[in-house]
Amino acid sequence: MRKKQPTQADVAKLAGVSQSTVSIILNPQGKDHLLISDETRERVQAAIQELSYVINPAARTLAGGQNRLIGVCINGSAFPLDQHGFYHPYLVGIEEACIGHDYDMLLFTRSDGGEGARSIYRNGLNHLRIADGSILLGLENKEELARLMKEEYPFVFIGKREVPEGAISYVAADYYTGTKAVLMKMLGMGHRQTAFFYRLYNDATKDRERGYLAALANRTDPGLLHVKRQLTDKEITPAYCREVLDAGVTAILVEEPVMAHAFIEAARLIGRTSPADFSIVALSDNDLAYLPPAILHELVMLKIPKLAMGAAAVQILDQMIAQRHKPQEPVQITIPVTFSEGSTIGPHFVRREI
Amino acid sequence: MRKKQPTQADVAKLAGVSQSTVSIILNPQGKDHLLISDETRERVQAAIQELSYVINPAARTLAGGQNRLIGVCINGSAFPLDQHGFYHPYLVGIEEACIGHDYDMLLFTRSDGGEGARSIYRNGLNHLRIADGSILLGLENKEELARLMKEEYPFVFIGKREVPEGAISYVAADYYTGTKAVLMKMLGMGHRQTAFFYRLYNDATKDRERGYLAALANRTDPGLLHVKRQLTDKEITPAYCREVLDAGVTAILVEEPVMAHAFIEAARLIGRTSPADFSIVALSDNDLAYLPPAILHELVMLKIPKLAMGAAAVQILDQMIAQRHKPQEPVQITIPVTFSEGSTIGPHFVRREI
DNA sequence: CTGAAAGCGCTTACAG
DNA sequence: CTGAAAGCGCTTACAG
Repeated sequence: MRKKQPTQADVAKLAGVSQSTVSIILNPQGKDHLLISDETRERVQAAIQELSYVINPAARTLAGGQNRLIGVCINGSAFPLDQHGFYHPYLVGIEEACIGHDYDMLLFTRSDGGEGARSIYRNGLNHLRIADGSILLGLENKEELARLMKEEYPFVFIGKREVPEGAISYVAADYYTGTKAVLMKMLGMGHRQTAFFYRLYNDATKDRERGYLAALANRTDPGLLHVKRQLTDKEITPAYCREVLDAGVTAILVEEPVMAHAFIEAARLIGRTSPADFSIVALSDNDLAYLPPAILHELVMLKIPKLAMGAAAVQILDQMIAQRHKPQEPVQITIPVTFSEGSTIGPHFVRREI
Repeated sequence: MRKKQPTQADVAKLAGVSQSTVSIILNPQGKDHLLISDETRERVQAAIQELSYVINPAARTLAGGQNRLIGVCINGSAFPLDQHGFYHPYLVGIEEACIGHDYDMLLFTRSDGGEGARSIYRNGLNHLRIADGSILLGLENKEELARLMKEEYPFVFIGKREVPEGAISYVAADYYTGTKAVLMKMLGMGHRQTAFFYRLYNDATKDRERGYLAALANRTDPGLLHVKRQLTDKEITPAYCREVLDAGVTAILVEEPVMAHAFIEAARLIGRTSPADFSIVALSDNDLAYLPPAILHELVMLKIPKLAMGAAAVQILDQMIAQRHKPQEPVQITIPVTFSEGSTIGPHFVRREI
């Protein structure tokens, strides 16, 4: 049987003061704190020592209204067995920022509906509310997001998400500027025929596509060719590769490093290499664990600032929580991206037909 | 303006019942639960949906209920940057078991006192109590453990911990049996002169040492030599290696794989190899990321069942939480270990002096 | 400077 | 079957 813990009332009795005096002494930020005499303070501290009193966090939370809990809802496992967690870098940033802002981190494992796919409204019940605010990673269910929004629960999405019902707060990587910049650079190197291959057409793809198109917008050269299409990994065959290259494409942008890897391998089989025959760049740095080290060093990749994104999400949430009694506008942040050094991009020299 | 969160009172009003009826419905384990009519239950559930009500964990805790929250307090980062987290495999097991037992997982990031070292009683406040029970990993501060114990807060330590104040619940790897078994095997292979090198003398070392001594206990052969000492990584030099081997030691047990690696390297420099000249085994599989792949495959290592240990901790805690109103005995579990296949152990043939 | 009191949102006897 | 009420241990106006 668990004994009852000493309470502020016990401390107060021992020190010969009222319970509220104990509370005031224990909350130095309160405005009454300065008014307590040193002599009283010492008597109370002594009583606290004497009883080894510790404050009851649940009671404090209940009386004060906050949990100092930030929820994290991932569409998958936070601790995957293979350690190459897609979400890991975000979580690193989140954990660090939680420490910095004095929050505990609540992983919503209960929202697991099996197969690792997670849902906010399991049992039709938003139990995110247990946390003062939550960070959402990779949830695809836009209906749930819309519903969360309507409930005015403070949450921040990591990655861009647009729902028809209105603006939600998010922290995204600036794929638009990144993609535009790298393509501009390639155009500046003499490339004229370009291709953009994506895997799934999602909100991030949309931004990359906008960047891609923006870089091309001012080009009026005749004879330009711009391929843009969805491509599954299996479709990246030597034959398709030959088709693309023979059509004259020399600058290739793919969304994922593994796509770039597949492309480079396929090209090698038909005797084409990068950057001699074509330049290629990956517009993310996901799933690097699946690439051979050689490719890892060669490939030019867009580096997603995952740590910074995680940390920014906590910061935004912290502000939302602090101002939770005032009207709130959604906060949407895009963080600049950089590119890794690599050798898969080079100048294009027009071959002269003889 | 964010609205106040809906409470049971709001739900009750909407459903036209009393607040306590809502509470009873929300706590199916209570004895009154069966007495509520289906019709009432449905009306209340509908109201809950309608308002997106979710229970306030602080209030529930304060009033004596449960949160379905399992706390995890690690002495370090749960999401370290390099992804080779020492704690990662435990966390995998904990997360899985939390899903299985329907708990959310609360990472106590607030207990970080800087430098990643974490403390339960930061500000003299045990805020673990917001969780129904907690799992502790790697905390070295035995005073804090003793204090936690006195408070009768349900917690389980991962790894063996003994404090003078009494028994605490833990889940440990069975180093004793593992060490004893592997040494028995080596003795069976003809080894007579053995050495046991450890790094820090902690509770796990103590168990390994007991296993080591137990295996030797029945040996009465004359001329036995048993070295046992603490060894820092830097002390593992070719010179020391020569000293040990020339003294006649042929069976070496080291606590950490990196120690084994250092030993093998040092031995190679003086022309001795394993298993021809000596047999060596590591009594853990920690920090494998720092070993070259070749060693990884050769070295015989004790495999710590980290996933199983994490999962077992959750299970124990779940039972402690369920029985929290009854007197509790500490639960101490040791989980059997296995050894990896490897080639660093072999038979010893006595060399005949000519 | 200090205390009495309301209230945070629940659970759980207790009474009907 | 359901409700009124006490109480969990705090914080925070409010009153002296």
